[in-house]
Amino acid sequence: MAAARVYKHPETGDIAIPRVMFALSEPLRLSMVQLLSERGEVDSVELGPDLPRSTLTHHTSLLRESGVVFVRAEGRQCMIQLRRDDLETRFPGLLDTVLHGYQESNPGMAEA
Amino acid sequence: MAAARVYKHPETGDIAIPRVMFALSEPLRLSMVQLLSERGEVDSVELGPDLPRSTLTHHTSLLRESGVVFVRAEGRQCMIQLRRDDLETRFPGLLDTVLHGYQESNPGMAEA
DNA sequence: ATGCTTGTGCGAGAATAGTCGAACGATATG
DNA sequence: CATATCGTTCGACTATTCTCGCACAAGCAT
Repeated sequence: MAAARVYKHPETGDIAIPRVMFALSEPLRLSMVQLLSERGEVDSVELGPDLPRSTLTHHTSLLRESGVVFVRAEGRQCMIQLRRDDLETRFPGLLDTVLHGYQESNPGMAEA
Repeated sequence: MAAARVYKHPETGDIAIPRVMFALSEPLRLSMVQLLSERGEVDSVELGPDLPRSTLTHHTSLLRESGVVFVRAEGRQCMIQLRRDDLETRFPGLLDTVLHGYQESNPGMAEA
């Protein structure tokens, strides 16, 4: 058995504001986060069905390295989820405020 | 009387999350905002006494254009203040959360 | 094992952002 | 008016980020 894909994540205490802010400063990533917030854990592809895979990996990696999302391998796909609790612990209210504020200007963006 | 320097600011309703997030993703600008939060209105130079003026203008302009600060000419200097109320109206709690979270990792940074 | 699918790493190119010196316009002071 | 001081603009350079094609490795099915 070979070691499956393993992803490095920052410790909760190491999640830094500037990194998080930067991660959430891109509309594309912001949309991803918003979708994650609505759906819970999703297949990475759902975050950008039309994007080239290498571009998708780029953004999911950035979100992961900044501490915003948790990534795990599931077979050959990878599943992504928000680190809600960790973010809430570290920066209470931040995520909700940002998502609420963004949603306001992007109504009806990721509807089921 | 020539028209004094006039600065363009986005309307409160036009302040957008991605821009704000980006503005606050730079440690330097974050520090400026933190200092503004403590001091109220300050001379622009106080935001970066050691920086080249053109660099200072660059960052204050970015903060202004993103809707984070309000700038007004005062003689030949310029005075900067946080758009606290506007930001609170638009994204309630955001500023406090961010500053609190940043302060935590940068204790004792702009002490009087 | 062969073939298919999926994510990742690498590299190149384009776009964006940061830094800073120099020249300029505007304002205050002598 | 002459001069000094301030902020702005411009241009150049560097650094970072974004995008994406391509090759590769890992997982699943036949």
